[in-house]
Amino acid sequence: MPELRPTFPQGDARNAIVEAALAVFAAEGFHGAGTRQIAQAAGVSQPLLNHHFGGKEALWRVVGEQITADFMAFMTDAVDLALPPGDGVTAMLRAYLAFWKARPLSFRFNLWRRLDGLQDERVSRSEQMTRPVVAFMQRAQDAGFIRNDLPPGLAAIMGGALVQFLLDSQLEIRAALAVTGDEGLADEDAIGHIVRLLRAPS
Amino acid sequence: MPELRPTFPQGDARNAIVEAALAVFAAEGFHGAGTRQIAQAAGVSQPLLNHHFGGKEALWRVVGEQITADFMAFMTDAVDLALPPGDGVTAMLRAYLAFWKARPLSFRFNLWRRLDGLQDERVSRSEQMTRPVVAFMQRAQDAGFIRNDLPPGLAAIMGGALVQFLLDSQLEIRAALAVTGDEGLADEDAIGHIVRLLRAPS
DNA sequence: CCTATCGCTGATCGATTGATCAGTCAACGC
DNA sequence: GCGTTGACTGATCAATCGATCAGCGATAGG
Repeated sequence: MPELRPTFPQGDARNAIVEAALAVFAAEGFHGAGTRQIAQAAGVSQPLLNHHFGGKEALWRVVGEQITADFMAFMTDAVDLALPPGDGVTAMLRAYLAFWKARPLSFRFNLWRRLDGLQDERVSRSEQMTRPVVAFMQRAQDAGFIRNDLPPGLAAIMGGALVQFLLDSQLEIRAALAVTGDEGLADEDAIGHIVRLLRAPS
Repeated sequence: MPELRPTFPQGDARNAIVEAALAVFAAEGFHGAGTRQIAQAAGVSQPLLNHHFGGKEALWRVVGEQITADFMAFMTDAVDLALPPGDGVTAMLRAYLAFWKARPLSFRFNLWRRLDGLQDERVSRSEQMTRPVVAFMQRAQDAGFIRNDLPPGLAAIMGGALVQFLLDSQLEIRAALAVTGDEGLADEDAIGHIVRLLRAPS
């Protein structure tokens, strides 16, 4: 009877390592982060990483999978398919924005994963994260909520692009495109404008 | 009389190194790329990198500065301030898209630079690259070309975001958001839709 | 023909990497 | 009390990193 995880002692050191690994990986990327650095941030010794996770690669994978799982659970709860298309899109975009704004480290880790990720996960994981947004926009367009002078799929991409860009400008690099003014745009306002732009004329 | 560059022999080996460095850096990032790997790709020995550029960091900087210079020159030529705002925005977005589509390695290197770049260039360089687009959109909005129900600056961000996302989906990760169909959207069509979306009602 | 110069390379440096090993210590069953 | 188990650490491993050094070979000036 094979057991997927070796022993899993349920110690809090494990969680501390994952937490520290998220912080260091988010700041430095996979190749830039060192196992000693992660261990120090977690307050443990370096061999403990290998003892619990089996290696640096495996630790990276655990961090990434936890982010993916959290995101999927959050979006599943937030998305209400019973809402009318208009409110549904707005709620979904809001949830997407709120999730990542509350987890800047996870957001940056995900940016790394698009470039620096291990070979076999570069596409699948990153793709999986944005797919709910795009799929939901697609659904709204199919329901006739999106203006009909846009080719199928473009509105979905636009919605994802705009929200993603809001995140980029607010989380990743401070003032990367600080042309919107000093304090930037409130999320609610920005999402409202995005939805109105893509909405079919009433 | 100080000379900025040590000797600068104007050999073609130098260009070969820069070219190989762009390819390897684009694929692996700064920390992921090795000087021996770059040297092998350029067909030279590894100490030659240090001889010509003084180190890995300096080589990274040279590659980045060349991309920035090429981009600035290209956009300066492509942007015609005499055009009416509508044609001007379209032409500018087209030029931006064409530049990066013709240089996928430079595009990916620039993605790296946002995360993996050396500390002092992380903001400035990346900011410098998108600023022309945003600034030009801003100008078009000031001229009354952009619909007036958008807060100042948001249209500029939207234009930049949408074009950037077109690039992402086409260059960086194949089929990252392949929801637009099999062959994707033609650039001219996509840009036309974006401009029409943001344009003031006639 | 000699030599100084310059582009360039093989060999090697110390430092740091991720991973491993032997061994300590506390907790627990008997 | 005793032995076993397992989380955990200091010390150390081979491998690789970027950088350096001495020297090769071709070329140009005298």
